[in-house]
Amino acid sequence: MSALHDHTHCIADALTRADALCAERGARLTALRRRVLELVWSSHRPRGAYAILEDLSQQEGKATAPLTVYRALEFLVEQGLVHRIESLNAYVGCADPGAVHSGQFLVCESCGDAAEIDDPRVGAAIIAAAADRGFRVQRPTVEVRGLCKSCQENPR
Amino acid sequence: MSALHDHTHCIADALTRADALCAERGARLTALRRRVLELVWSSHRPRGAYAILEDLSQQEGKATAPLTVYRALEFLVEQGLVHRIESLNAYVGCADPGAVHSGQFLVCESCGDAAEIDDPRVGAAIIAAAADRGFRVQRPTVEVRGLCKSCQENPR
DNA sequence: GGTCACATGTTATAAAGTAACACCCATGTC
DNA sequence: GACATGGGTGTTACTTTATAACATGTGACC
Repeated sequence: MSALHDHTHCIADALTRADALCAERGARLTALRRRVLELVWSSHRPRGAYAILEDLSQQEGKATAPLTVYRALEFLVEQGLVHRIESLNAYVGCADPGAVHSGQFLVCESCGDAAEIDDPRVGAAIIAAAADRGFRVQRPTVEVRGLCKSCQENPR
Repeated sequence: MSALHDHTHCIADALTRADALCAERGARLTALRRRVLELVWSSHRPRGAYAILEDLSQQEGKATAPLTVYRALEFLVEQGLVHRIESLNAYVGCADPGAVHSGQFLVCESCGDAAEIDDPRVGAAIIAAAADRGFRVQRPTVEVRGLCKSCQENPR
């Protein structure tokens, strides 16, 4: 994800989709949770809970407790609006909430962007590999480190 | 991995392989590192650094510093003798060090065992999915949560 | 036997995440 | 309107996980 796109649009879209999804589900996207979602979406780079906490504190003009952020993140993850990148202890907005996602990410070592993909071949391969061993898949995690296209083309 | 196997054998094997590999590479598997490797292998469940630290302190009869364990683990991971399970912040012995591993794990939610697999379909699917997006893979991480065969057969 | 590189020890601190409990506030009910 | 109810938020304290900076030991090689 290069810096060449209109990111305010990404944020606005994400919030709109979140509003719609939560309304549809009767889930309460409160002001706080909405603001946290917005902060998660402030880039396509996964952001740590404490980074979000800092932003939030600044917005509020007073210190916020870590739990406040963690609780909001927990809600957002449950609703599928945000994913947690395990290998980074960080959170990133979901580009397609509502759809079933198996959680596959291409994380660029250079720019830090995490692109979410949902490649059926990867999902199928994991299920097949697990099935061969009698393992029942509940939640696959795929986090691939490497170099994204634009960082390969424009090395720093 | 049920409890029905001779685990002392797993440990002994792991240590033997580690000795051989390190000798071959000129890497220094010191007494400390060897002991940490042994503690990682004390089960097939990924273990946290602080759990290992506790065991080590007990063995030594005196408190050991976290860094001691982290440094040993870092060495073991570099040598491919141990893998880190990102989604658990924990470490598990590698069943086949020396071989190229892409790091694929089936982690059972019930018994906690982490079975390492190296399924070519999964590896290939990831590379293909990445290639389609112009992404160059450096280090894939696959950690699948679910239920292992024996826990499906003998639910708790 | 000196020295160089790497391993370990020590102390302190940072970063990430949670527990327990109080309070607020919107909603539905009488 | 008073009241109960339940989810959301605030507050304080704490746990778990990980690292930084610097001193000291040790083994192999010249």
